[in-house]
Amino acid sequence: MSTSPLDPPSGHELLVVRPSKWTLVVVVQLREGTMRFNELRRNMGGVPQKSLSQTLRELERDGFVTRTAYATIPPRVDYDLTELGREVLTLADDFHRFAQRNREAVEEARRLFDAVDARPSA
Amino acid sequence: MSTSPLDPPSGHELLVVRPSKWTLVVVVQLREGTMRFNELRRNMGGVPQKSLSQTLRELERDGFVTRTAYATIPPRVDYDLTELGREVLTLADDFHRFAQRNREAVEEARRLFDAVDARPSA
DNA sequence: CTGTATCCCGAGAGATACTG
DNA sequence: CAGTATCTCTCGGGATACAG
Repeated sequence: MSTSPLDPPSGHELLVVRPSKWTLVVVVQLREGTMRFNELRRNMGGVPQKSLSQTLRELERDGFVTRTAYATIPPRVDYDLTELGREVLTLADDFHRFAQRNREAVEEARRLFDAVDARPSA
Repeated sequence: MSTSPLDPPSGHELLVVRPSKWTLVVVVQLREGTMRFNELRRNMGGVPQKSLSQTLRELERDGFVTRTAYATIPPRVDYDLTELGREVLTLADDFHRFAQRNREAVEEARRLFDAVDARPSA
């Protein structure tokens, strides 16, 4: 494997993991600090429980998020970003900012492209 | 829609588009400048033609890539990054660099997690 | 409250064959 | 060379039901 600076991103090693639909959303949600499961869930619109717990488990497994469970009744689990997770957050922020800045430009490009290209009927 | 700085990324507006498996790979490939279809294809390992042309079309549609076709025989099509595309490239680079820096840490975290968690048999 | 276990479904990936 | 057209198949998303 070459270690040159950013040469051939064969496959998806471009990112450490292939992020799921919700991965970055979770990371951004945890910006303000500790959050509980259902708290996250509420703040993320209609995330299915399954998707959220899968996402959280992956993030925990990869060392981006900590999970702290309290053996109380009812149970309580806190999620938080690790140092590494906060680095991901800054990257996500960059993407988010870029998206916000250029949303209109992209939509305009899309309209233009579609206008020229679209040929439903002959 | 709120326009506050990076608040609730409802859904996937976090990114402008949901990138396909190959989107960022193409962008990074075009770092050095103009490239032709099969040239891209060769440099990207085993990308199916379909996936590549789909990816390229989307990138073109969204204004990240220009497509220049020459009516020669045999045909020739050049792909290149737009200004916007080069911005995406810098973002992709950041991710890539991060991935390279922390690949080992993540793999280590994964091993640790799996060692503690994995319980195939009782 | 915080999950796991199922089931279903559509989207995307990939292989293959064919066309301008 | 540069694609399009099909087909298959897997994976992830989403809904629902159940458990600790």
